[in-house]
Parts: sequence; C-alpha cells; structure tokens
Amino acid sequence: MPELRTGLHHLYLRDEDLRLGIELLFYAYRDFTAEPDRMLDEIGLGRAHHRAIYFVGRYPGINVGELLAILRITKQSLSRVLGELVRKGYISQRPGNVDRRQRRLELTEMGAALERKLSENQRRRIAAAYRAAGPNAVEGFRRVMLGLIDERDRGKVAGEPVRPMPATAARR
Amino acid sequence: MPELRTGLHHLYLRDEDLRLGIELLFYAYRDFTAEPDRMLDEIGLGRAHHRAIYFVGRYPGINVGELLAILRITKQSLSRVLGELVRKGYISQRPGNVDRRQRRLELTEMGAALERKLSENQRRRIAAAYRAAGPNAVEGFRRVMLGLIDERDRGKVAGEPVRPMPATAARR
DNA sequence: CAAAATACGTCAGTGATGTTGACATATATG
DNA sequence: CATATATGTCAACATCACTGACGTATTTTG
Repeated sequence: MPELRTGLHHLYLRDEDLRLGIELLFYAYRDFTAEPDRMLDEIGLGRAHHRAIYFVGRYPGINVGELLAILRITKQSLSRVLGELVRKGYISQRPGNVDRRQRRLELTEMGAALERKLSENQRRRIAAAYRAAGPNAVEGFRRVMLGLIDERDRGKVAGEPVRPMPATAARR
Repeated sequence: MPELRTGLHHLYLRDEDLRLGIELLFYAYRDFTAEPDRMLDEIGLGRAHHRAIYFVGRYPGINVGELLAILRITKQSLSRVLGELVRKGYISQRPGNVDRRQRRLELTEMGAALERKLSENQRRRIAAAYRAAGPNAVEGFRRVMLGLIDERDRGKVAGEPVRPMPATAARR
C-alpha cells in the first residue's frame, strides 16, 4: 500500500546495501553511547540508568509499568536501577492520584541536570550529523529508522507520550 | 565547509527534533537486536558472539587486533568470546603468513551458516524499512548515520575493509 | 645480533546488566 | 468478596564488560 504511493516496490536491494545498513547501526550506536557511558561511569552509574533517566525526563509522571514497556527489561532489573536512582536523589516518586498503587516517577533537579548533561552530548552529535546531511536526509533518516522499529511502538516514538491515561492504561 | 555546499548551516533544530533522533536510535537498536538475541540464546550464545561472527564473516582473515579496533572492547573480553566460538566450531584460525604472531580468523561452514541465519533476520528488517521509505530516504538515512559515527571509522563502514595490509597495519 | 616493541594469550578479581522463579502487599474492579 | 493489577522483594545465576598483572612468540630496530 505505501509502496503504491511511491512505486518503491521495485527498489533493488543488494546484499551489500543491507550489510551496510547493519554496520551503520552497529557503529552509530556504539559511538552514540560511548561518551555518555564514560560520564556515567564517573558517578558510578551505567547506561541502564541513563535510559531510565532519559525516559522519566521525557515522560514526567510515568509509572513503572509504562517504563518497563519502553525498556523491555524485567521489573527486577528496572527495580534495581530505579531504586539506585531514587536513593541517590536523581528521581522522585509518589503514588498516582487516580491509581494509588502506581509509582509516578519524576526527575529531581539533580536528575534533570544529569539528564541534560548526558543528552546534551548526544544532541550535539545528532545536530552535527543532521546539519552535515541536510534536511532531506534527515527526513529520510526518520522514515527509515521508524521502519526499523516494531510497528506497535512507532506511535510512541513519533510523539504521543505514553500518557498514564485515567487508570489501567498500559494494558496493550 | 560541507555546510557551504548545501547551505545547511541554517538548518533549524528544535530540541524536540533532537530528542526524536535520540529515541529513534534507542528504539531501532532495541528492536534490531531483539530477534537475533533470542536465536542466539537458544544455542547458548549472546550478542557479543554475534558481533564477532558478523565481522569475521565480513572480513575473512581479520586478525584479533583489527577486530578489537572495531568492537572497542578489551582483549580479555574478546578473547573469551572468540575462544568459545573456536571451541564450538564456528570460527577457525591460523597464523598469518607474513606476520606469524597474528591469528587470522575465518568462519567455518557452521559459522557461516549461523551468520546467515542471524543476519537474514536483520537484513529482512532493513529491507522492509528501506522499501517502505524509498530510495531517497535510504540515501538520507545513510548520510545521517554516517555522520553519527566517529570520523575515523567512517571509511571503515563505507566499504574499505580493515585489510591486514603487509604487516604493521592497524597502527593508526 | 641484542634490545625493544608488538600480537596475542592467560589468570584473577570485579561490576553492571540482564534473566528466571517464587512470593508478598496494596489497591482496584467486577 | 473474589480476583486481577501494579509493584516490590529475595535469591540465584549468566553474560559481558572492565582492570591489572604477567607470559610467550615473533618482529622490528638501533
């Protein structure tokens, strides 16, 4: 269906084109995470903490279940990470208004500062790549990346926040 | 300099544009690795093994130092992974002709079969994303991804293999 | 040719991140 | 009230990474 719009069903993909795609993902991700990892290491945190901090910053008030759905790790893993972040004062929590079983998570001032510091690095890298590649390339980048993501999560990344929604939301 | 060519120095990047980029990378990488990870798990291997197998398949005859430069892990980590792969019969090794200190690595039949199986999955995902996005988007994707990679490795991914080169090559 | 550098390996210890499984508690819902 | 949900905890374990120290074979160099 989308193929018809643009006539792309004829796109000829050589093995090498696909290999290049695989490698681009490997190298880009490797370099994209390297510097934040180093910074985190200095304060005794790791990439898992970064991810939690990032998404709590992105969706203030997010609860544990929603975060689990994004990160796709076990609650035990997340619990450890989240516990450390709360203990160290990067994340605050309080029960939900409508569903008091939930822990609604937010960044503290300190957490927000760390989040900015970490993602500033990544933003800079992305901004440089975007600028060097140009607006058309950026649009193409987005289309392809979105296509790489599992269909059910494309909406999530495209903008609509994982809003808690009056109780019992995350039950997809 | 590249900005002048295309006049992109005016590209206006909102905070949200950059956030989207960060998230695209997170989600795409998460989903890109999920299925191979599951397959590997069944045969008692992990993502680290996949990476080694992939790059040995990509550069037959690659030596340990070159592989280390690509993966950016310690030799102790790589040694473990490589040792397992050799013991289990996925990778064969023999000393280099010109420098006999080197271990030149190659996939066995079995290793090549596993490599195909694993990356077939990733190829399919990439091919689908490419086809849905169209050739222009693919070109843009490549430009941006390349820009995200550390400059010194852009050549590597763009095609030129990490060829051993008559002795003393990898000393960048 | 002897000394130094290189390619690679190993042993030992540690830490971060993930997993499974079992069980507990508070709250919500039908 | 019975059941489902949101979350947590304890325990054990695997994978993948790291640091540091040291060893051997081979190549390069003064």
